[in-house]
Amino acid sequence: MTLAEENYLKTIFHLERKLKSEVSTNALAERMQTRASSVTDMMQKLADKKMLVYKKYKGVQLTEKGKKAAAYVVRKHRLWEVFLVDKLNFHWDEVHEIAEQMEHINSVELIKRLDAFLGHPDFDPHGDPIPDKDGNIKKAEKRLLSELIKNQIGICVGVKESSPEYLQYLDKKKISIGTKINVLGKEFFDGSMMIQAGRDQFFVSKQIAENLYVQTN
Amino acid sequence: MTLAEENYLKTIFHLERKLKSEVSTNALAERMQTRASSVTDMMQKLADKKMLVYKKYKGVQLTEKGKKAAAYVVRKHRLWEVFLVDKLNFHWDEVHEIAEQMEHINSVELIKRLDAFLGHPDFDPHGDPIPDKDGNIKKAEKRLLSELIKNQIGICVGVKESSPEYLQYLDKKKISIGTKINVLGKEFFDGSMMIQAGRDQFFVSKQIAENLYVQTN
DNA sequence: ACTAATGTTTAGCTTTGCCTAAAATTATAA
DNA sequence: TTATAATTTTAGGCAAAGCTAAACATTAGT
Repeated sequence: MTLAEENYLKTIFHLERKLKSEVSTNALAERMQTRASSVTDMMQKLADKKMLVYKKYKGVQLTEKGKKAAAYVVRKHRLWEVFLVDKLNFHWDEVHEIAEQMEHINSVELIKRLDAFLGHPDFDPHGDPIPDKDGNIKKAEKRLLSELIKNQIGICVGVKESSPEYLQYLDKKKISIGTKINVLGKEFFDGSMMIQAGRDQFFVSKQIAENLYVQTN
Repeated sequence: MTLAEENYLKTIFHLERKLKSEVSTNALAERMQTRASSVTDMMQKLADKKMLVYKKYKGVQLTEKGKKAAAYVVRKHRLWEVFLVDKLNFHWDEVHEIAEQMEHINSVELIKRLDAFLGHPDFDPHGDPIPDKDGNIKKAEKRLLSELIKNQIGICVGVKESSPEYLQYLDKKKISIGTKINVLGKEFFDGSMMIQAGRDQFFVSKQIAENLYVQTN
């Protein structure tokens, strides 16, 4: 498995879950910042390797083999993210690019030990689930703050969109990964909420609430 | 800097220190498990990038720029080895291949934090010095094998007395300049040691150990 | 249903890093 | 010193993974 192949598989894996259908050439090209023709080339190659089913003009679908390979790349990526945040004290929004490189390191024993070293985590610092060695994914328990109802409690596990402005806002309100958020009240007509975040109580607009992932339980 | 370029620089760096002269095309080809013609190609490319000075038929020599780049790759390699042994409990002879991959991960901040996480180590698990961020390497001092304690590692750099019998003994045990020696155990009352020299493990008397210089660190 | 717009594939080219075979240079040895 | 051996370079190719331009399929609009 080359680096490029791993990246394609990973991206198809993500797109399949998002779109819940075959993945089109253009969708892939956009996500991978490449051209449709390059995608076609790679699809043919991955189809030859039985990683996916490719039908001309009809998009692709991962086989079991492909799914497993892709999930393993995702597993490695997310474990490294946990390492970077928990052990090297990176902030959770700085780790993606580095993990993007580390996910391609090839050693089963390394990942086994890393997993143990980190205490067999189930979720990465963004709240996304870490697939197990066999590619099974625990159902994500994260949802948007805006989905919560009065008196529900969530723990902040990530953001949906991370503009500097938004992150700065969260910073000012002292909301970060792990912050407990309690929904004190909710306005139906505009979706705004009164919340308690840590020690402080304040209002957040729908827009704010729609971009914050929390883990309920 | 591509992966291949980094590997060439690193290898030239090591060979320059070993041979104390320019590095020949064939020497490089052998070390890199490739063909002389491939080496020539890459030498021309690295010369264009001012990483080394290349004169046809005369071998190559790293420039300051090339030396610095190479030392940084070595730094990363050795820091990861420390990580693998100290944190993930790998044995020191299992880590090379993995570190060979990890050394190419590209993030200054990552290495800064890794270094701190490991307690700013000066030497890797094999006893080799870790270059600092500017490419400087701590000079290692030689001492007698008999001065080492359990689990210390030394590289054979010479003998104190060189009787034919002694040299023959070393020869039989396949100990020569550059042989890595790991002290597995030491008897207090007679100063004898159980050592690993290269692949073999055996006992050496105090007398033997008192006549062999090793470089620790 | 047919044409236009959109999406996808094919053909052919580029770069990187490797290869083999042949030519050129340097080293060695009689 | 000169021939032979060894080393190094050059020339010409190959596979991976990308690209552009052109051809081909599908979808959508009227």
